[in-house]
Amino acid sequence: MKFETLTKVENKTLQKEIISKIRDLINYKNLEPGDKLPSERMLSEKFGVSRSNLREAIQRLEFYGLLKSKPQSGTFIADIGPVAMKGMLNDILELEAPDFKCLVETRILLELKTARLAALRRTEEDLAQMKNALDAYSAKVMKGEDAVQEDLLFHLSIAKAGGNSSLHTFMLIITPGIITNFEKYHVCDEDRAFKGIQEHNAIYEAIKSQDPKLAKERMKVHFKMLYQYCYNME
Amino acid sequence: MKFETLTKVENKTLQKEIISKIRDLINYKNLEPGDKLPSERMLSEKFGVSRSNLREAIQRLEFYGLLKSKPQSGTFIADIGPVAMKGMLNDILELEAPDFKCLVETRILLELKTARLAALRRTEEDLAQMKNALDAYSAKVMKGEDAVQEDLLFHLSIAKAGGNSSLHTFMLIITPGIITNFEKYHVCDEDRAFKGIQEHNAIYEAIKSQDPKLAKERMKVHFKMLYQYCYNME
DNA sequence: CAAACCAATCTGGTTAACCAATTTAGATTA
DNA sequence: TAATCTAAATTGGTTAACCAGATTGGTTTG
Repeated sequence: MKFETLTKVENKTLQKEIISKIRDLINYKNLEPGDKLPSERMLSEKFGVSRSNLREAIQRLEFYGLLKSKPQSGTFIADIGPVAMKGMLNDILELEAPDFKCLVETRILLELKTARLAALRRTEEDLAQMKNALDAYSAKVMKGEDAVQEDLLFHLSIAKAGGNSSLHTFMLIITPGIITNFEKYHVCDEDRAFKGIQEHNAIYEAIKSQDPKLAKERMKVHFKMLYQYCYNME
Repeated sequence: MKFETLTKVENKTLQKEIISKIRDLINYKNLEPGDKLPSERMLSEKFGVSRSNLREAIQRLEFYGLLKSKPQSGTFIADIGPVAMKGMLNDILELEAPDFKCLVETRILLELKTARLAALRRTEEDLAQMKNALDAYSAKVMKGEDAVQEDLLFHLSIAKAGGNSSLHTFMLIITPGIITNFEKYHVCDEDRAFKGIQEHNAIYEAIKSQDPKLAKERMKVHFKMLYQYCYNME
């Protein structure tokens, strides 16, 4: 067999092709929840790809909850019906990488919610962690240094305090993209950072005093400039 | 070396241990953005784990945007600073699997937003896909059959029409969990399904006529029962 | 002295052989 | 005939050897 090292994008393309073939197989064979997929060896040969590439594709579909591998047994169709399976596979294949505007839009949505939830559910330990992040941010800004990381860590501590692991996970997923784009586009100047201290404090106090409406409102204020920035980019 | 086959949970635990050791390494060596991690071979030996397990852990951290592998070159620290790196690694290690309540809470948040965005951004093609999903749902309900899958596919088509790939991705991630729990707890009875047809139609019409406020409002009405169900579970 | 070159080395990715738990099918037995 | 047992085949997971591109450090060359 011809040997070829794949670049990252080529690998991603290959993975999509494999997923597409798995979709076709599921449709053609009318596989239903609980049914077993052919073995990895068989599929890799049938698709003309390496077994490791096939395994990566399967792991991706496992991440999306569509397949379930059991050691020494097989890979099985998840407990969602064929209709949902087909629809989700199509969607996954068409997904494209999020741009900065998407990320900011998503971030604002998530954070208005997590601020509210944090006010409702925060424990004393959550408060302590938020306070730590808050102080680290203040100290960095006071020294006149860039504090994008500390900024985001404070927001992550709020997401954690919200007590919803899905929302927390989603915040984690978008955070690196937010940080790099912030630094790239210099979204936060020094004035903005100083104002940020007060705004962060205000949010913290609202969450501490368990006032969900106020927490959300203050988060909205905090995002006012970012909001406009985001919606004026296009 | 002793050979051992790991169960799924053991494997997950092992992966967390590896990630934890990578975190310690990054902290101890004060690795900064752009720095190169030791090679996979070296790390796997140092940590006392197999190279494939180590690779899986690295891939996980790549998914969260913390590392970046380059073929024939090395694995590099992403362009977020050491502070954010440390904070995010700690968060990732503490993440727990979402329960049904989390999923529903997250779903409602995402869908109120995507309904609004879909009204603003939907293309004609989006509309056609939504209409297809809508008809498939109606037909299934009319036949008196369970239509949870078709229900969720309609909602996914709205998420897609929202034009925000992050939100679309997040909807895809939570959908399987929603479907299986719906079927498990029988959230949708027949009456509810019939009402669902009208509500889906109402949402579709609002999006078609590009009325974001109305779309969101009708989505909220659609979720009214689910909302209560979710908040009365505890 | 600096720039260009080249070979030895190191890298993530790939492959194929291997492992043991699981499944399965046929033989055996009650 | 049906239940039970056993051995062979099948499975996802693991390992180690291998691949070719990238890196590096020393040498040569202008």
